[in-house]
Amino acid sequence: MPGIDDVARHAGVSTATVSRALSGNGPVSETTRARVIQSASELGYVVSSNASGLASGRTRNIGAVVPRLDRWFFTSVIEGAQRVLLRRGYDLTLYNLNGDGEERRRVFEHHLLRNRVDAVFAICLKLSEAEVGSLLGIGKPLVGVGGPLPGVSTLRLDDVAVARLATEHLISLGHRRIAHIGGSHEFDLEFHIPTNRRLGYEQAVRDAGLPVDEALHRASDFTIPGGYDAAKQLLDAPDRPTAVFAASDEMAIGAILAARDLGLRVPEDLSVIGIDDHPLAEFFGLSTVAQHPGRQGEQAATLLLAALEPRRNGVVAPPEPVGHTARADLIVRFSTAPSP
Amino acid sequence: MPGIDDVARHAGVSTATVSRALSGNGPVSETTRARVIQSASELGYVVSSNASGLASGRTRNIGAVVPRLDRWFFTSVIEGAQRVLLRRGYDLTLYNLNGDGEERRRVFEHHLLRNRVDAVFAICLKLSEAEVGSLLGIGKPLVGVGGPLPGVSTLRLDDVAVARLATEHLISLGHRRIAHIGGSHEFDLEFHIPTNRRLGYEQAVRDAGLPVDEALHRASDFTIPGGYDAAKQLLDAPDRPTAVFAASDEMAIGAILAARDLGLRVPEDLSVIGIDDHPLAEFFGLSTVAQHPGRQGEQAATLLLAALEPRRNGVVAPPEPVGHTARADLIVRFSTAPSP
DNA sequence: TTGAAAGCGCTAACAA
DNA sequence: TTGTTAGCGCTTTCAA
Repeated sequence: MPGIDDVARHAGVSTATVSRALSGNGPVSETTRARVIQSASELGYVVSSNASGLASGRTRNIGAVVPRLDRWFFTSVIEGAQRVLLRRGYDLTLYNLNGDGEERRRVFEHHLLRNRVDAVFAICLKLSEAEVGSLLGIGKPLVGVGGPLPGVSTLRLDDVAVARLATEHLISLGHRRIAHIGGSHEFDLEFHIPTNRRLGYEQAVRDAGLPVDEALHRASDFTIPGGYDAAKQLLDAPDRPTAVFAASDEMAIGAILAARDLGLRVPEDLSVIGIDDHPLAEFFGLSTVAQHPGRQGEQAATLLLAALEPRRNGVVAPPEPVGHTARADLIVRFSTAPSP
Repeated sequence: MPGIDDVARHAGVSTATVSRALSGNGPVSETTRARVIQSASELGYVVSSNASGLASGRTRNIGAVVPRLDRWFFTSVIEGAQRVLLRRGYDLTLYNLNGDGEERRRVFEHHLLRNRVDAVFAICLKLSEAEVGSLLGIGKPLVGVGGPLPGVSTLRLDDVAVARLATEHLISLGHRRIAHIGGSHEFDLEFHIPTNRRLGYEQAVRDAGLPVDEALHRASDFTIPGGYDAAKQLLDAPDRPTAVFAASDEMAIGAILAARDLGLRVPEDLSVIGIDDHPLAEFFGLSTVAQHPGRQGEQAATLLLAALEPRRNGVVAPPEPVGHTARADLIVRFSTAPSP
């Protein structure tokens, strides 16, 4: 593998000039730059990220911390983030925290702090103050996606508003008995999402002058089977609801399948709405409030890069933590209709 | 951030001893090691991966190259691989190649070759000889998962055998008209999977003395909607099949949903079998041939580490490329029954 | 605009 | 078993 001095020799310049020409930092005449780039590509030179990182203190690598990888939302965020990172020449190193607490500690102490990454973004993860503090303490910008993170810039849905939006859509269609399939407490610990979505639902119901009926609520696990079971219970009752608002599209799809199995027609007998705009939503004709995780990932990456680049002008400007609200759009398909 | 010499001073030893004590390479007395570890943790010392990598030539980071991230199989493989890598102190850097060819070239030339990773595994990706060659050429071990890779150790399903297994299950239940929903040519380019699964299907059909009927084959895209459409066509025909073998569980689920919409009962009127053991398979009672992507990821990581570690004893032993066959198990649930 | 040279923080000979 | 020390391959002052 050719080194920087091979390129320097080949181009007839110093290694400093090669470094400047290739990194774009510092002044280089156009002709020299062209010659250097030519030499580099002829020799097949690629900088060593270790040497470069050691000398400069920047690694051009971003860490992504996720609770798990088998969920559409998380992977979509990562795909979006990687799209912009790759374009800017950054790598993305993945830390999947679905192991035990011991593993999680190891990831933080031995991996994230090992100087392998310039910055970190956490997806739907509630980091402890110590975890946040240690990252910020060594100057690693940190951004949270999909969940709250104290003292850190975040990008997230306004879950209360989104749930209101979905519920109000049902109310506007004349529904009076609207059930809610939310997330169980277990999910609340990390995400805080179930509580907020339930809150939004209850607000909308109350604002419409309707009673909040505990019997119309079921906690589930954000999966199709979970939504199916919850809906089965809800719809088997004598005084069954005419509409279901599920806190995720997958649970909503489960509800649609449950309705079918019970001989109910969607939307004639039962309206169903979810949140997400999951890839399967269209197939099932599901009305939903779309969030755009790919775009959220892009935004998170952009925030991180913005926090990283100012340094290059010596302006160490740790940006104030800002809570950005991700966009969400009501999409009406064929699973919601006027109350029978 | 404390450096290695802070630890050395604090523990009253040399930096070399700290390095040895912390990395486990080279002899250190037990008491010294304990003291060093104590000092390191007191000071909150973590090695700089850049400095360590630059000096040692190893980065303790593995690259994972995937065609996309929004598929259960790929993410499961990654989760499995990361499980073992993390345990061994390795990081995993992700390269999602779903961009254009230009981006792909950049990933190879500027990222994978940038010395950021010690080894690479490619999931369901057909790398060019140049791509394989350049990695191998700079001494990066390479392992392929889920697809063939010339000159490289791979871990993959025996797709022909798996498809035979599924088809033979249907034949053993007395089915004579068995349809196949496979993958379209587009998927064949990268995966080579559709062709082999179709081959296995046809072999099984022929071996049973049945005709291979072109009308009983549909090419689709491995998704639920795709399987649904294909099955609709297949089942709408006058002389409809009594069984469907889909090349993936998601397509099989689509077929089940199509059958329901056509008023056909599964399995009384139609048997359906897939391949994968997707998380949704159980919910739909789908019979399938399970592959275990998580385990495949673990195995791939283990292979890579095995290729990496010998060096530490100076024995540069690039292992012969070996084709490992991943395990697959027939799982009979409730979607397959004797032919009506 | 360019070059010389001093590190960046660690590892691994080599010597003791 | 431990310490000394020469790099690893770059970036970035500083001087020209």
